[in-house]
Amino acid sequence: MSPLSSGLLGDLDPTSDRAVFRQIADQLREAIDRGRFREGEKLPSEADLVEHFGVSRMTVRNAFSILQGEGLVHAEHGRGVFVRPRPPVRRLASDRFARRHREQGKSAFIVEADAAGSHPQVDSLEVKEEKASHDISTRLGSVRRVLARRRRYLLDGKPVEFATSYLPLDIARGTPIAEPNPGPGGIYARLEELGHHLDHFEEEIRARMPSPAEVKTLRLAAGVPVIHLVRTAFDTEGRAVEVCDTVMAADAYVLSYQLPAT
Amino acid sequence: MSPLSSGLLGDLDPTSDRAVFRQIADQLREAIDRGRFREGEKLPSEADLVEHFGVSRMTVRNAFSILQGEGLVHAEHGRGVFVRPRPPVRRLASDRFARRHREQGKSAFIVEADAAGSHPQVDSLEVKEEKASHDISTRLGSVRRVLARRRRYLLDGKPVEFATSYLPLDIARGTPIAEPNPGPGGIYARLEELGHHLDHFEEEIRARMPSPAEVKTLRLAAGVPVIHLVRTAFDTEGRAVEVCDTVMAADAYVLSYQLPAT
DNA sequence: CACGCCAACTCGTATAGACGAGTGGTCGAG
DNA sequence: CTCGACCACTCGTCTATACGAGTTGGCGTG
Repeated sequence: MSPLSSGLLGDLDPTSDRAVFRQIADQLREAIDRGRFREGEKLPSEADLVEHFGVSRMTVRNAFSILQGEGLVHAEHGRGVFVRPRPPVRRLASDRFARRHREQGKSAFIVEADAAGSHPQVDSLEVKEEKASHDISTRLGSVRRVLARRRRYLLDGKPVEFATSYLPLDIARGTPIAEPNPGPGGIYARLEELGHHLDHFEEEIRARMPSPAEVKTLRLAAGVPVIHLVRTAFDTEGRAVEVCDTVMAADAYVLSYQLPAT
Repeated sequence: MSPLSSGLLGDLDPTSDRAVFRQIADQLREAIDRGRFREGEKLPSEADLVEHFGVSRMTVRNAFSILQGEGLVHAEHGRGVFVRPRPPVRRLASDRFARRHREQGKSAFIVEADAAGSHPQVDSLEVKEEKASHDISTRLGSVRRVLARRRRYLLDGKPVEFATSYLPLDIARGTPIAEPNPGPGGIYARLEELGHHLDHFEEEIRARMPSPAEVKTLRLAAGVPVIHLVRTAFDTEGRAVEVCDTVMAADAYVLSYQLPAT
């Protein structure tokens, strides 16, 4: 019924070396970039494009699958293909673990999200002792077993981050850190109370495509990478007292670091 | 000719809700994860899998396209589909701009790569004056025109990073900074000589899928995201004196930051 | 008016076939 | 032995068709 008003999209170049489905993807991409289709707006249906370009449906679908892989569009079964809206991003500043942010009763995530006017949630909380993976064991200095604290963070119902903290048992066992709710200021406040004065953190950042499990827990759209952040906390004696492994939906975050020019 | 030795892959579950091409992708993914196919090793050909599973070729190709999107495999025309080898990663430490690393004659990238035993290259060097984009102008404090220094970095022939430095004209024009080779210690050393003593840097990190142009310049495989890093350098008077916009192949980098626990 | 059903439209999955093009090995001519 | 032609195998592109399943809106019935 929507015969695809001419003008929005051009014609194919039969003399071009470029594959037809790539040419179609190029045209759609350009139209999106130029704002001819706005965020959240519905693109022409597969049938429309089949008719407009005079190609078979698989060719159109190939074009769409390119754009999906680029994270530009997403398809909804029974509804159409839409320009993917960019979710509001959460900025993580490098001073987010400064002591002055640790004085309040609520967790940093909740406080910060409330301030930004979003509705924060934390779920899949799980606290248990388990065998340390090789990587975690290495980072914590050859411990065999660890306390693992897992949780998922959501903003306005959308999962944005899944994190696991690992702590050596000799530090965490029998302390509030092993409780589901470790109390005001979080586990870093508890660590300091227990005499492990924090000296510095080390963060390692990678980006990659998500595993199927990560797609599921973070409800990721096609074409959205994850940021994998591994933070190690060191006390004043140089001992690694915690490793926090975080997987974030890359479209929801900007990380920000302040570096001295020394 | 290679009838796909049984045992490597199982059968489909016709009763499952999961689409056939997803089941095939799942089996291949698991076989790769378990090390049944090693890095760089060739997977069964499309024809092999068509025969093994008794499905049509498009179904097999759909399965492969999932794995490509995950960055697990890559196809080579005329050769086969291979498990994607993980390239050696370059670690970027947060002290990489410390003054003590600035004393040598060669650029930091070259020095560091040589030390790691790789063969570094820098190309597409371009230095010119241009109009500042809105974003760059904002970051540099409302300048209209800027000096832009573009270059691409390669390791062992593989492009890994594409970077552009932007500097206000009143700082850079007519100085060694506007020369293709700014001399020992790079532009940061020159800035300090010109009286702009560096105080700190601010880095913003995002991850996303690459644009087609980025795929081309970085020769990215399917399923490889980019890390987008924007660094702003501030002098001791609080003025932003440089913005460096960097796009990195995410499979080639680990960023590492050291944060004080303050 | 309210509700449910249905039809039309959407994307998802799968089949079967065709031709093109890049790669690598074999084999025969020189 | 060397080189080129050829062929088998590989993935790339494209067509045509079919049916399934989620969504939406309208229409008819109660």
